[in-house]
Amino acid sequence: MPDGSQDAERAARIGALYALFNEVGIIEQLSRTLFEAKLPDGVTVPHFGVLSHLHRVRDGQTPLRLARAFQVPKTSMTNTLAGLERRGLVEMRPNPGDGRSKCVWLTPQGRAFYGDAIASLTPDLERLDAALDGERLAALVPELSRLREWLDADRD
Amino acid sequence: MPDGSQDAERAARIGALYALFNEVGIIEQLSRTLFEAKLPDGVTVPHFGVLSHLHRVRDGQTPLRLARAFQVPKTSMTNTLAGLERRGLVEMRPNPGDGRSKCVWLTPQGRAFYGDAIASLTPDLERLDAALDGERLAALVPELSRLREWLDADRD
DNA sequence: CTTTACTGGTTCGATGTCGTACTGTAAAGG
DNA sequence: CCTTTACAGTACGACATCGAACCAGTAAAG
Repeated sequence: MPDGSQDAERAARIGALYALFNEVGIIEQLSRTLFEAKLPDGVTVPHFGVLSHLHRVRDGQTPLRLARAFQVPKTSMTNTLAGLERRGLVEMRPNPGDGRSKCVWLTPQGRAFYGDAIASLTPDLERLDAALDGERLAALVPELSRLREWLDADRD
Repeated sequence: MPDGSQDAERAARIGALYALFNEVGIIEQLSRTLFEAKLPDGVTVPHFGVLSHLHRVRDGQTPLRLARAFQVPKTSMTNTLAGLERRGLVEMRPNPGDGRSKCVWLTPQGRAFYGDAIASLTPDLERLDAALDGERLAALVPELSRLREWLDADRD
């Protein structure tokens, strides 16, 4: 196989990577709009994501840990947490083990809010599952996780 | 198979969809940071995306068409195009066929800029291709496109 | 030809994002 | 100890996003 052919193949794969990131960007855009249409008033996807993380993994985590989990700058997480606290959905308490740090805890209202949000989002996700075959979509997750891990490790 | 088992399977698929959107969000986040680190000064991913679209598809399109192609509100596209025009990378000319409308054309500087940007992004994408097997990543694109099309159609 | 409904685009204002610089606390090294 | 360095979190400012209202131009109805 001549070199030119290999170059062409590589160029095609690079083009596919552009397409991949492009699709990811548009899906992020569309899904954010859809999610926020279902969430009450000024609650955003980052808000929901943090509540979900605190609920599924565990609460009592520090803001910095949350920022790393979502791969956002810590200043963005500060802002997101301020919004959640303002709405009474989380509570910030000092970290007993480190005077610089804080711990983020779900309030009872936060847990109730999360349950309501899940309930109002589930019908749409069930429609999606039925329309596009959830098994096939679920199969994408491991591959995307590999990509996410590589991108994460790459940024030194 | 009892109903309870089917419910459990469905719940698992719904959970996978949450995971899917979560990965998409984080990948969007990480890739945007990486791209913008390579792009000069204040040029953002939306800027690059529009240049890329004008170059690959065709230029002379209207702002509204571009907004629909990227699934962003038209006010966001107005802002993105203003940035590109301010940098001399595109030129807005009146639409000869419709007095309300405009057409967006790449300038020579815009074409040159796009070429430079591609050149500075390619090495990273080649590393990604080598590290994670570009073929497998490319295989994700059709499935993500299906998802994108469904989300697009769903938002009435 | 006028009136009405609609559409492409922008302006404006509220809010979110995130880099820089700062404060306060902790650990490390003398 | 005390100084130095590192780190968690925040204040601030520049900028991006996007919904609502608006303007200008088009199309459709009478």
